[in-house]
Amino acid sequence: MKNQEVADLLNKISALLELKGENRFKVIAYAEAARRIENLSTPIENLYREGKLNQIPGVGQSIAEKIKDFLETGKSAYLEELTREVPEELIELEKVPGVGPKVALLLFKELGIKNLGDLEKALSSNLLRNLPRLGPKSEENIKRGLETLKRRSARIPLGHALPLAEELVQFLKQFPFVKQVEACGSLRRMKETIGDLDILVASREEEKTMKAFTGWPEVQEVLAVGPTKSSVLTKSALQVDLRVVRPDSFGSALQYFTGSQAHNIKLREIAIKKGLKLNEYGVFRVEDDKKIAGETEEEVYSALDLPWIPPELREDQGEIERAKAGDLPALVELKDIKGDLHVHSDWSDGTSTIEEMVKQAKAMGYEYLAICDHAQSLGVAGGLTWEKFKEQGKIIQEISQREDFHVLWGLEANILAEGDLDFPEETLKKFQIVVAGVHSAFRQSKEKMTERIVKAIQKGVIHILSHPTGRLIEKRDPYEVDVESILKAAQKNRTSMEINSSPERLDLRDLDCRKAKEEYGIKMAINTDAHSRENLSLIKFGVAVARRGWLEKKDVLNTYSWDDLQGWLKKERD
DNA sequence: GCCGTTTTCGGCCCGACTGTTTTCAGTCG
Repeated sequence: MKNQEVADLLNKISALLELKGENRFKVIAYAEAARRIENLSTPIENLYREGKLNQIPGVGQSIAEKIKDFLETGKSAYLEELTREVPEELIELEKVPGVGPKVALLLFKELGIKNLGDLEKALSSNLLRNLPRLGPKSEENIKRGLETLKRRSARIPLGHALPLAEELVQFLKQFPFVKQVEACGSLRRMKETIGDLDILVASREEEKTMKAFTGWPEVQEVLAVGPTKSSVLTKSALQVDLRVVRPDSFGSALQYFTGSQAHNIKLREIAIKKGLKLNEYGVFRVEDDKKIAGETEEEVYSALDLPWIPPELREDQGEIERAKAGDLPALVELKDIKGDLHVHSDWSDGTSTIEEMVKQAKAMGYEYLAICDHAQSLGVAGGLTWEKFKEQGKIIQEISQREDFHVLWGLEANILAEGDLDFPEETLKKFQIVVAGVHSAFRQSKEKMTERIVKAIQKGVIHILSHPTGRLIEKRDPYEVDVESILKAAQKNRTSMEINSSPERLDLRDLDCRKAKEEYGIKMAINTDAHSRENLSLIKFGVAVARRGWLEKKDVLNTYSWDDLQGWLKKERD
């Protein structure tokens, strides 16, 4: 998938144009095109081949030419032309908080600074304070920026950020002058990774709030404190920004602070067309500056003649247009989930017994649970032989009766290197549910990997393809695979795609979920792949992915009642 | 450079904060 490479190229061009001091709307145009391509679920090579590059919003004649050049030659003549004027390395300098395009260029021109190493040296000799429009304070600020950059963590998985955010929200709630608290930003939109935490507080006592915040025991360093916003670094090197507004602006501030930036820009453009102005304090009539909304988010959207839009959709991916048309999806909710169709037990590599898993599922209000332990070919995970599985099946039946709960006897088969499964089809058909996925030989070529998975699906015995792309967020890239071909095969064989809820996986990802639903009508199964009873609760992260993928209740297999589920499992088999 | 149920030309989100200024530019989100 070249999409990321093309997006990187356009972002680079945008940054270089900015350094050059080009028209800022041209700069924005390249960055916007990059964002659009990053969020594309179709490989850009396909669009190029079909002559459809211009159909990507934000891509016009000129940018299409640049993309073409890159796809055909593997490099970009335009980028090379730009780098003859401005060294590409300067983009790295802008990563330092406090250094933007103007300062980066100044540092280069005046002091020959091209990279972080050069900058560090210049800082230690106090060379920056004598530059035009800089002084000792700017120098100090950049020095601190460099330190922060070194220590600040990269984007972290949502699953790690969420507990920390909840802890901070609880901490702030204990203060009487704090009227409302909410975590915003990408966390509220439930993006798979989080860059920093954005916390919004409604209070009439800003100063006290700031003091309370910077006194949070997790704070390692205070980066900035102002009357309405401040930033700190936590002990885990995560940046947290706090914003305080008056209670009558809480809704508009919530809207503003949740983003995404692209979503906000679209809303503000709509406001302008209506003779209104939208900012974090409210919606105002331009003619007399009268505030017409701001206390709640619903009110803000309503002032723009829009229904409230769920945070998970706020990515400027068509949600505003659909909202305008009154056609937003009714997103699936946690309470719709009636069971988990892929969990392990201590029969293979899980740590809880079948009984413990079942009791936990019952406590969560589920109607059913599928025990899907590994099979023999996965030795490292204690995979079971057919004999063992038969034994397990009897026990599952017993527990099911004893607990008066629907426990499905299943397995997670391994899709072997050549596309075969652990057991012959006739054996697999004896299980009530067959989940299957790739667990080895990740480094095959894209063609081989695609062929392998398609072949497995075509056997017609797989109900659910587990963690379909094999990625581990921020750790292991998805294996090279043509998702379109897999979705096509899944559609034909009526195989469900898993949304694996483990915060490390979240696989299938949001964009592909939407594609699977809209272009192929495929049902998804939101599973935890839990290896312990505690991890059954991770289902909320899978639900978040489904919501970000625009899925409704009817699109999700495990929202089915027990009867409907049984029907589906049988039908898929026939 | 892109885009158009007001436009093929003239727009393109909005505000906080800081430092170096003599009224604002730069950075950030």
